[in-house]
Amino acid sequence: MEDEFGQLLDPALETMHQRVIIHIDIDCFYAQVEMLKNPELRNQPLGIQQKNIVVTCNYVARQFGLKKCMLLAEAKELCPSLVLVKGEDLFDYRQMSSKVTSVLQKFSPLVEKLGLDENFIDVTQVVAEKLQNGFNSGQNIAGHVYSDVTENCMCGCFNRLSVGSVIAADMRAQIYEELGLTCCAGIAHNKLLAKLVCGVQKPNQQTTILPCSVPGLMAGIQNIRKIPGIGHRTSEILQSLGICSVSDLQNSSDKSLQQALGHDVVERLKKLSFGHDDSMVRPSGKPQSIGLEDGFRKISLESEVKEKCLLLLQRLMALLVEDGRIPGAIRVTVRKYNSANRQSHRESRQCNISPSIFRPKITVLSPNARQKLLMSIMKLFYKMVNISKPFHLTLLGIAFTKFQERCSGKGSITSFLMNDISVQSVLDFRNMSTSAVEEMECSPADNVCQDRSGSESEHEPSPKKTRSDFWRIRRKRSFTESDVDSINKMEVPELRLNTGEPFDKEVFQKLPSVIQEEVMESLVDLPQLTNRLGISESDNTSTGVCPPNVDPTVFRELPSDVQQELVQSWNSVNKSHTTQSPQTNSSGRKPCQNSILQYVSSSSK
DNA sequence: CCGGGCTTGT
DNA sequence: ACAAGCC
Repeated sequence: MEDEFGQLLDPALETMHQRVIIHIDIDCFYAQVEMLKNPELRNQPLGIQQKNIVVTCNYVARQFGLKKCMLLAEAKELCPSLVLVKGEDLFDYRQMSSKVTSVLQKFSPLVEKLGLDENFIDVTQVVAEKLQNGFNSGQNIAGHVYSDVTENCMCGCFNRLSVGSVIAADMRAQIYEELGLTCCAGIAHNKLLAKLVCGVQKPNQQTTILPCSVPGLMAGIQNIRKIPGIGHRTSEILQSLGICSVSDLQNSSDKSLQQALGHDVVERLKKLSFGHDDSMVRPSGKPQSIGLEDGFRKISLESEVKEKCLLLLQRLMALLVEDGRIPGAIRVTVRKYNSANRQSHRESRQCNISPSIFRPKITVLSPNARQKLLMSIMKLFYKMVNISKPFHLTLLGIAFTKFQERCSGKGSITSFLMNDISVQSVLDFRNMSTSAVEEMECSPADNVCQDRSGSESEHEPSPKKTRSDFWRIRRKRSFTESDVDSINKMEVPELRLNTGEPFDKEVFQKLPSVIQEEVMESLVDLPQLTNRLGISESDNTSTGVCPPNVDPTVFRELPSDVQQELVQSWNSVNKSHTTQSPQTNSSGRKPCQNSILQYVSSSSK
């Protein structure tokens, strides 16, 4: 509308309002969960406390003037009768949150979580179907309408949004009936507006905005910081450049702004300031990482660190088990005390871990496995904190990441092959020593590229001998130099690719005893697996597509996608072993998550 | 001790 | 790996 003709080319998304987006926000989520757990809290001013902060409170408490994220003392002063419930353990909230999401997913598969208490739902398709089936909202919008409807948009969005408002009302009713939670909803043609308008009428209500009211809504925003996407830092930068109001941002054409935030960011923010947002609702799925952290006054002893980590680890395992997936990496986060830089500056390090730690089942960690994880954790910790000098931490966190695609439960055969035990344990070994094996750490792409000219045999260590973690050599030196040297890289592929047995005995015996132990330990579940897979003597009767290392009978029973993956993983290994060109295998579809395949292919022949 | 998680972009 | 964003 306010766009010029020339800009109409710019995808008509914003002038056509084709989508219908609903934003659902549970009212004071933590407080509602606590009130469900203990109904006596309903009529009292309730605050949810995390450490020194009242992170949210019920509406009774809000009448005293309490706001979100108030300091404990401040809240107590406003409301001496405030009842406090600790909310540091998010378990119940997380659980309720996923119930909410489940309810919403019954309406549309396009549900995106934002934190624990908010969801975006793209109901465009649902609305279209309803309209096609002759559903008539009677032009009535359920709940509130933002401002006045001054004009009738030609694109038909009024109809769509009114149907959307009915769906939103239905969603809220179901959330209340099934879970006992009240919430707000915002209905609009994009995510930004849906979220902004959601909060217009506050508890337990919903609001729809029509395109004609958008300029009014945006102009009504006093603080630029209120626009989702403009956080603390960005608003500071904007303010320092004299951009304080929404209209300031709309009219900004500053060059210093571009250089401060980058061209793309500025363009995005400017569009936001007009209420334009073409970002999609991205179905959330499972989280990319699962972690826990704990803040405290002070930790300055190594033993305290270990203690804390073990506690975190134990709690984390419960979450991991619940999730069901197996992580491929672990990350440790610290916050060092810093009086000057009070802004929580965090530091983190991560490393890959052997999935075999979690075998045969991911249920409970064996004491041994726990020790191993703690070792990894501490190694990461030492990278950040030099414990030979005094230190002062105010936070410790542990998180698991890099989850395997298809794992545990059904069909982790591929992951078994990909993360072959013997190879994996060598990978672990690599982590504990600085030696020729270390360059496996560099990315597959690096390996391939650098090998391009050099060709065969000795895969040269990458020139960038990056962080020479000297502590790694000094500390935790469980292997001798000869141990390290005895692991000839050429033996690794042998170990893996010998199809007669899980691995070659002679090669195995040459390994350091520590490694042998680990391999043996990881083999606990191997008999079943080898039987099931029928990994046996060169059964090389090439039966169609079935890889020779897999029993054809078993193979045929597998889901086709698993079959495909097996073929691919076999091909990539086999090709690299028999032919040459490391290139070919890296170009294979499935990029191996494990750089070992790259390593194997580039170092062997 | 501005909480405790999580995601995304550089 | 980190900064910044979201709740």
